[in-house]
Amino acid sequence: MPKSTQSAVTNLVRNDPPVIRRRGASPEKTAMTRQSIVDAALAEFLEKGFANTTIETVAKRAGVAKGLIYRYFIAKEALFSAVVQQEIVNAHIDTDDAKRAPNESVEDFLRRTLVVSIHQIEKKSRADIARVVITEGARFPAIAEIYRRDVIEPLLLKVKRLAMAARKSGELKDDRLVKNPHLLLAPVWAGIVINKFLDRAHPVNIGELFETQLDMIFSKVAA
Amino acid sequence: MPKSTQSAVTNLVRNDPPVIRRRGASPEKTAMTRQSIVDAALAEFLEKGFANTTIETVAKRAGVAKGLIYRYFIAKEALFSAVVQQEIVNAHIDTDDAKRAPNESVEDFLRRTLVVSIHQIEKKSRADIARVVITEGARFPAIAEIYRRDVIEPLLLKVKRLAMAARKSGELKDDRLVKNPHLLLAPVWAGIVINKFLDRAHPVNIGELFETQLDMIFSKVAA
DNA sequence: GACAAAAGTGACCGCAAAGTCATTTATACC
DNA sequence: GGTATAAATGACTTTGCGGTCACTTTTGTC
Repeated sequence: MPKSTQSAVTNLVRNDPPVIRRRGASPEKTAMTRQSIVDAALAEFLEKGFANTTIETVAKRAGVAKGLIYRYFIAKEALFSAVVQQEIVNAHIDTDDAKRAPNESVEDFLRRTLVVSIHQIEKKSRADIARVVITEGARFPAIAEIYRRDVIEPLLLKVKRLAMAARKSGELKDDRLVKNPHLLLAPVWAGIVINKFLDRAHPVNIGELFETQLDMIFSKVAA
Repeated sequence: MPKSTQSAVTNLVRNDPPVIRRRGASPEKTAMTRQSIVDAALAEFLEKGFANTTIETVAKRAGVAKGLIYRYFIAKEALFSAVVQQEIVNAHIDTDDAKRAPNESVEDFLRRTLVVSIHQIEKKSRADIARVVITEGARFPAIAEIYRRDVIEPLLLKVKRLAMAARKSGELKDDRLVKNPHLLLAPVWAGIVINKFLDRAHPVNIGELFETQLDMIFSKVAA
């Protein structure tokens, strides 16, 4: 009997299906298993950080055996990497790339888009991902780099462009934000640090902080 | 021969020195050894974080044997705790508690004191201590708590008081800073996050960021 | 039902590092 | 110099966990 995988001479005439026959597997189920591992790992990493998460626990949580995880990820680090990347991509998807309306001021545009998404930062574990990246970033420069490239850099660019537009139109009266686009986001980072690391018992309202910063930058007189 | 430690009957007449006699030890040298262990541990923890630092390496760096460390600290965590506490106390010592001169404006006072010390934040490894507290804070709530109590809380209180004074004197025209004293420090936390975790290749100038924030808060018109 | 191939299992291995302890060395007092 | 006590040592024990692998189960095809 010929081995079926290699086209044997006797079989040459028959039209072998061009697709590779797969036995003992269905791509959908494989994908689901993989996903359940990633989900379990995400939860564990969020709870305990990289060093304190064990593969065994992840496996238990995902309802699979330890060994299986190594069929999907060559090492613990690869699993971590996959988890973080997925979350960054997820965060990316729902980032507004709304366009500014023809007559809309930069300030109004920011209030309509950024303010809204920053008010939601603490739901959807967006802040928690930032927390993990911060916590493990020193140990995994590659992950910090991905985060920087896919989250921070685009945000900064957006802010800078808007700042320049506002400067040109006279909406902003100085170059502060153009020079230091970080200034707008500063309350967000500060809020994450305070709420996630330093003072969980007395969380600050990141959205409110951010709005106040916006007021100041656009020289709004406060109530 | 009576045991010298317990007062034996035969010795009752002799004036036993009231101080406990210590043999084979000099308190000074013991203190020095302890300090050299803490110093070595500080360096190691700063370089590699808690999980990646080994007691053996600390011992080598301190020039002592591994076992000795356990005579001074019951466990690795105790050592870590001691290190961080010492540094927080050190940071505390050189925190200016300068008084505001009779006719000095709040803004001038802040520029004379806080701005100066924040410009120095990256020297003297002040930012690195913050980094370690942030990195390990999730795993060691006690340390985050100490940091909060001894560093953040006093700073916030100072800012709040000054904001209220400035509000009263008319130097500030709104309650923003009184309500959100975090706003003043936000660029500092943001700067630490950016420089130490997320974008080491493109560090922001924390001092400059902070000064710009001060300008905005006091409604300075920029150059 | 027979088969092949992939999915899935969990006992096991190896190693690194925390923590121990019997022993040796240093020091202060007589 | 003798001795009691504390400091210091480092070989050893213990432990936890990442990673492996020989084996079993499931699944799709003929």
